[in-house]
Amino acid sequence: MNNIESLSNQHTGSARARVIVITGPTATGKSGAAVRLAKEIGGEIISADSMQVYKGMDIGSAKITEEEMEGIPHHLIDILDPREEYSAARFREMASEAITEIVSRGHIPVICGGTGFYIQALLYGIDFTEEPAEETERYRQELETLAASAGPDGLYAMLREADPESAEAIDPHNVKRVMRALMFYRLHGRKISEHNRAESEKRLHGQEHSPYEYLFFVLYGDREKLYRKIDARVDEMLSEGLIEEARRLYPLFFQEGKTDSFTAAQGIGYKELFSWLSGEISLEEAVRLIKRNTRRFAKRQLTWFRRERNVTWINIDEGDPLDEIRKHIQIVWGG
RNA sequence: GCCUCGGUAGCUCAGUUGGUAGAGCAACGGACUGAAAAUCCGUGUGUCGCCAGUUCGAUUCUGGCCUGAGGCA
Repeated sequence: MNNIESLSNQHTGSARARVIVITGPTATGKSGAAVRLAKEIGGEIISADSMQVYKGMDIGSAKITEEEMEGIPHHLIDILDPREEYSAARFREMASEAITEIVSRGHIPVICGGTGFYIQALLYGIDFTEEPAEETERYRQELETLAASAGPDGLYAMLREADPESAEAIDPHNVKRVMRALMFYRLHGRKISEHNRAESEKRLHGQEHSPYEYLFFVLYGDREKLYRKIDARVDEMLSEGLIEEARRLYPLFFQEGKTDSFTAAQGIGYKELFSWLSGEISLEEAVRLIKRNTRRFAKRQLTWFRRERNVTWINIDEGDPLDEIRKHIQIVWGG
């Protein structure tokens, strides 16, 4: 396994880069496993995480520390101002650039993080045709004022008019989806239902239509144990200064009255403390909600990964996950 | 030892003048394709403490037992 040259296929003439994905619900030890693996195989880590990209959101996002990185380069961590936008499209763009660079160094990209949508966007090469920033923003504001005046029902009625097929697929209460469908129709002159059908096809084809040759690992463990770990970790975050961190971030998001329109302001551990800081709930309630929301998040992550094909599930309760990962790499890629 | 009140979902409890049960919280399942740690949809998951009696039928009535809290001695 220490024969790095044999793992990286840059000299074999294969068109596709080899990447390793390590994911799983929160608190399963992804980061640590990824670092150890990277050390063994000459890897560099790309974070697939919608919150850890943001600067100043360290404790609450469970960001890996400099020390824990053990000298392994980490990409897409700690690079954005919390008021900046991040999205699956942006992740895909930046991550594929990083992959190219890493491969050119003869290293192996290890994608590690819990944002399933991002991983899918990258692995299956989901189409994100460019959307002009100003126009997008203008239309979004238009829709937001419309939503405020006509209400969610009004928006939904608009969608039914413009794109009945998408309307059929989206629940009327799901305002975000309804808005996105309307935006898509306006910006691309195409129905989002068609787009979605085409893109989800790609996932079903898995490996064969991917821009990458990938190995996909999902870490999981006993649910109750995981929940206990989550509770303990939240307490730990609090004692490490999560409250101070939230206090520092609070004015950044709320000063201009823009409230929670920032992606970063919706992070678990932060949004609940913001409610406390604005006097809506007690600190005790905020902590309770952080724990509950993290548990629910972990559950949703599992739902997301369950539908993936060609993934290797690794039970973290049955020993060192790295053993399994190593074995698998050996079998599939040789070495 | 005696008296009183209680034992129903994971938790806190409601309820059934006898026809096998709900509410909040928690939990579970799913969707997702440019906000995804977001957003949305769906689901009661139960020997009604145990044993026996009465009854066509008991979680509900009766008796005994177990158990928790309080009170009296």
